Amino acid sequence: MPAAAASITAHAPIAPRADRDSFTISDLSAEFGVTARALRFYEDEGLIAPMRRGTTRIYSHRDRARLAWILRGKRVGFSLGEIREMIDLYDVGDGRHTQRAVTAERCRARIAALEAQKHDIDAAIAELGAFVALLERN
Amino acid sequence: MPAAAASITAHAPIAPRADRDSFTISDLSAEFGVTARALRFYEDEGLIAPMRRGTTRIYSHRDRARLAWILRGKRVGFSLGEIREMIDLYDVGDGRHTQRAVTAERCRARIAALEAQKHDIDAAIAELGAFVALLERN
DNA sequence: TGAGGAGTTGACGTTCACGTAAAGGGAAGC
DNA sequence: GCTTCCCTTTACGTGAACGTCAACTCCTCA
Repeated sequence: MPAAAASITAHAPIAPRADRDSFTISDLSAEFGVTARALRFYEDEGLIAPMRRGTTRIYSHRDRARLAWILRGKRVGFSLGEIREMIDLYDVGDGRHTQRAVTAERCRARIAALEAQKHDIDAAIAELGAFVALLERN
Repeated sequence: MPAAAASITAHAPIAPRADRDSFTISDLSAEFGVTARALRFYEDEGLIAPMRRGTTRIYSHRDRARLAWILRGKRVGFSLGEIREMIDLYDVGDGRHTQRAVTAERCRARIAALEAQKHDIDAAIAELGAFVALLERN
C-alpha cells in the first residue's frame, strides 16, 4: 500500500487506542471477538497484511482499523471477496483521473445497495413491530 | 398452520396479484429471481409448504407472500434457520399468554439487532461517501 | 405418436468462511 | 533443563445454501 494512498484506515470510526502502538494476533482476536484463525484467514485472502517479527504477526493501528472495517463489512452482508475489492478501491484512490472516476462510481453503486438494504431492514422492523403490537394487544 | 394463527403472510408488503390465485414453481422463481431448486430447498428446510396436485407444487398467495418474507430475511442477513424460527414464532402467535410474551421478547431482540445493523450500514455509507467526496475533490 | 417442455425426486458437487488437528519454534519462568 | 504459553504453518473437515446432473412422469401439441 503506497504511503500517500487514500486509505480507509484513515477514517475508521474506532478509538485509536493511544496506549499502545502495536498488537498481537491474540490482542485483536480478543478485542474484536474473532478467532486468530479468522485473522490468519483474512491475511491468506489478502484483506490484511501485518508486519512480521520473525514469523510472528505484528499488527499496527492501521491494521487494527482495517480489521474494524472488514468486520463491519461482514456485518452489513459483504463477502470477503467484496470487502477485498473495496479495500483495493481505496488503495488505488491516488491513481489517474479516469481510474478515480471508476472507483467513485463503484462506491456510489455500493452506497445505493446499502440504501436498499436499509429499506429492507426498515420493512422488516416495521413488520416485526406490528407483530409485537398484535401479540401485546389484550 | 392453524387457520386462526397470526401469520406473517397477512402483512407481507408485496402486491397481492389479484389476477390469479395460484402459482407454479417456475412462476415464482421467475417473479422473484430465484431458482426452482432454491424453492424446493426451502421446502425441504420447512420454510414453505405449498399444496400438491399429484406431485406438482401449487403455491397460494400466502405461499407467495411467505416467500417474499423469506427472501427479505435473507437480504437483511438472516440464515434460513433463523428465518424458519421467525416463521414459527408467527405461527405460534395465538398460543398461551406466557408463550406470547416469549415470542414478543424474541421479536424485540430481532428488532434491536436490525437497528444495530442499520447503524453499521449508516457508518459504511458515511465512510464511502466521504471517500467519494475525497476522490472528486479536484 | 412421438417429440418437447415442465415438473419431480434423489444424489453428489461446490463455494464461502472459517474450525480443527498435527507438528513444531521461541521465549519466560521454576 | 523442563514445562508452559503463545505463536507458526500445513492440511483436512464442516455447515450453509444451494448448483448440477441423472433418471424419471405427465401433459400437450403438431
